[in-house]
Amino acid sequence: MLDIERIRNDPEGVRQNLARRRNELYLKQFTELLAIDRDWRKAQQDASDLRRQRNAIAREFSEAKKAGKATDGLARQAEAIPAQLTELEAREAVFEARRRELLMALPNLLDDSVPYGKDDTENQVAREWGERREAPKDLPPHGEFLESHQMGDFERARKVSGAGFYYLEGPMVLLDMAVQRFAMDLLVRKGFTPVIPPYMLRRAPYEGVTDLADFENVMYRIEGEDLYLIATSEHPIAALFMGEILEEDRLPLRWAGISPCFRKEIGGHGVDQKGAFRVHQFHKIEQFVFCQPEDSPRIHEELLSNAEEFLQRLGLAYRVVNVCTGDLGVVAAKKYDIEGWFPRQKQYRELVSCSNCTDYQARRLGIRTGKQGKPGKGVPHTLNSTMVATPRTLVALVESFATEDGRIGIPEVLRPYLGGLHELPAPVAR
RNA sequence: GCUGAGGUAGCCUAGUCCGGUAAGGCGCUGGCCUUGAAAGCCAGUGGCGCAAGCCUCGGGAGUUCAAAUCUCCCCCUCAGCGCCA
Repeated sequence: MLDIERIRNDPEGVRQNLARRRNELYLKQFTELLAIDRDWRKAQQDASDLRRQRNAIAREFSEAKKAGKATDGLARQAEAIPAQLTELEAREAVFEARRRELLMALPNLLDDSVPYGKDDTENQVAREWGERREAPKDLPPHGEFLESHQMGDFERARKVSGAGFYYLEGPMVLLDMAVQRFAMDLLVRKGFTPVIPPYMLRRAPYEGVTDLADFENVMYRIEGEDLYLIATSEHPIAALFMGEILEEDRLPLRWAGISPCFRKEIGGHGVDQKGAFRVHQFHKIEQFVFCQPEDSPRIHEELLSNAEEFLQRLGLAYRVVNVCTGDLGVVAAKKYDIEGWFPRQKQYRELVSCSNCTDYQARRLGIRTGKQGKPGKGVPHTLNSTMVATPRTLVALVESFATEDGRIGIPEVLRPYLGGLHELPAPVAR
């Protein structure tokens, strides 16, 4: 949610920023918001003028009564007020509701360093790291590879749950856990606090953390309950301090979330291939930070470099892209994606998304900053970044470290988590 | 799911039966005092508004000149019971 003060003080600056998103709707909504805000304040004024009259009469009434004087005259004076007030308040409520609707619909302001572009094809490559490996000639798609080695079952997952679900089996499960544990350990060493959040959220906190369109397109809802399966642990962690005041001296707060993530994504490209790349359910280790506004650009880079370090230590080649205006979501002011190199597909594909949401989420959630028991007027910034998402990252590992004879090398840093195992499929011990 | 108790300002609490416009404490800020600090004492300390003023007692509706207080509906939390990995 945008800061209404800022909108009132610098409407043209805000409009120009919104215009960079090249979405006519936002500009229309913004124009309407300016008008509605004025109408709302006027309606508020009218209603409070009438309340002042009412209160004055009520006070006189009270005093007259205490003094034992007659109150009939006062009662007659006040007779008409409640009905008038009801009308004025109804008017005020209409404006207020629309004003809130518009405020909730408008996206975050873009950081100046976000490049202009129409869609994800125009994201700006910031840098590349690592050797782009080549896949062995006969390497099958990872789905087939996993099925043929009894490390996954996508056919039966479709039978019982539908496309986009999977059974991961055997050593792949251990690899999945190893990758997560390695990522978590790395973050803990950097001072992040591990957190297992709720996997479902109520609507109210959820509206604070995400684009309202996600309720239609992304989130699964529990039937008959006010609960949604989380699409990422970013969401429950952001909502953690809803309505609270954060102690300034204790910022920044760094969290390392671990959770499954559930996504419908019918608004996206659908589930586009067999396997474990684009799925309705996955696991993610997430970085999340609450900080003072002046620190967020620096911490944004820090989160990015944590995710890069993780990929470097696995030996996975990647590139960092600065996500352009046309591909940036509603909530972020600036976003980097890290795209891993997938040797069999011969292309970079998204593994990490690293966003600075500035004060947008915090304001929607009613989170403020304050000092030693004093409620402050400050609003913290929030940032989030993938550390690792599985099984997608496992697909990158499979494609990157597959050998000619159909085995998969295990990066050295993961071996301690796998009892020293060097490659998959492991010799079966019975 | 059932029964009961609750939701009041940054935090804790009183007020609710019996309607009259949020009391007190903690914390915080300033002042007095002190070599300094603590203690003690005094004052200030929710939101909006240029201001007069208005709003704020979980949310909404109603009764009333007037609602934290009365009526109705809803939400949430806790405790006990039930169920349960």
